[in-house]
Amino acid sequence: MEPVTMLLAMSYRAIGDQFHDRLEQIGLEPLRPAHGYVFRLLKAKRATTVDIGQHLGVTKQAAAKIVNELDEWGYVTREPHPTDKRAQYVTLTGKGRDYLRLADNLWSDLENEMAEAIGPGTLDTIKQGLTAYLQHVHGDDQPGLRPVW
Amino acid sequence: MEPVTMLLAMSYRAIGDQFHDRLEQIGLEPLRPAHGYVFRLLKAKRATTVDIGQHLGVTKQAAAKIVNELDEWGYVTREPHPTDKRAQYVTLTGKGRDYLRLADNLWSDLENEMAEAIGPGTLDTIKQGLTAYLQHVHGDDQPGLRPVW
DNA sequence: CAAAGTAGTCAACTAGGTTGTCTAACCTTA
DNA sequence: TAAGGTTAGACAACCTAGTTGACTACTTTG
Repeated sequence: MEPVTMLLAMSYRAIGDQFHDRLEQIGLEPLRPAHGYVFRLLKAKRATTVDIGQHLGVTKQAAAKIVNELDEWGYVTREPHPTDKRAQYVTLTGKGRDYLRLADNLWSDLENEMAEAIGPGTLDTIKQGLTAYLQHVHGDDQPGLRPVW
Repeated sequence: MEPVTMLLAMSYRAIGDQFHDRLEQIGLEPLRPAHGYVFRLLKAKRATTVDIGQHLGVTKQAAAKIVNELDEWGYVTREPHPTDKRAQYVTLTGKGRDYLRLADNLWSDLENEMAEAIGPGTLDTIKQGLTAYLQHVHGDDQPGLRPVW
């Protein structure tokens, strides 16, 4: 049996590849994973560019490039931070929210198919197990999302 | 609960970060993940540069660069292919096998710690579940190992 | 209120891939 | 057995997505 690390890498790749293929099929602009993960963060909480970099696991400069792209393409805008004049909140536009909704549907389709393929109970155990592992390793300040290759 | 994709990405990163840290602690040259994954492949079977590229999920040119590095650093050598004069088998040197042995120990330490943290049964379910999922998605020709970011 | 720290921007650079092209060898198949 | 298509590997040019470092404006802390 493969070591768990390999299985994690291959599974992440496998599900990501499917996501990417289906995005193309339905004719949606194929943003990169990082872009989508930014959307998910912005849906969950208000965040600045620095916050985004931390969440992704890249430098703030790299995060700034991503945010610039999303801004140019009309998915996000920047708003002044209410108390800190240096900072700006990055927020989703309508276009951004639309994209996120479609992408979320796609993710949940894929997750449902996974549940069907390996059994809902098994999927549940996987999710709970990995969640527990992350909690065990990093406590409450989680590592970046970006896989280090 | 986070979507399973996020959990896969974060878990892969978390375990990989730990591996990297410990490699440094014990003073081993911190090769990149790709290098280690090449070692593992070469241990399992004879492989050419093209095979390696396929296994990693990168082009043969990218694989050739990695093999060149490993060769310069003394971890692998090339041997003529017995029947195909174009091709060369890439094989581990003693130094390569030594490195692999240490790295494998480290991986199994980490996997044991994971088992301890979340329970051996849970880990087992995770591994079997992911294996089944990969089989379901890709059948016998597995996707590349490299996470697409 | 001075010193240290932080958000964001700009610029230069690098790592690690990509595509495209070529040669020599291999594999049909007619 | 010769012809046409395919494949392994090498070389080169290029590109993408990150990095480090430096700087300004603002904020927090002792």
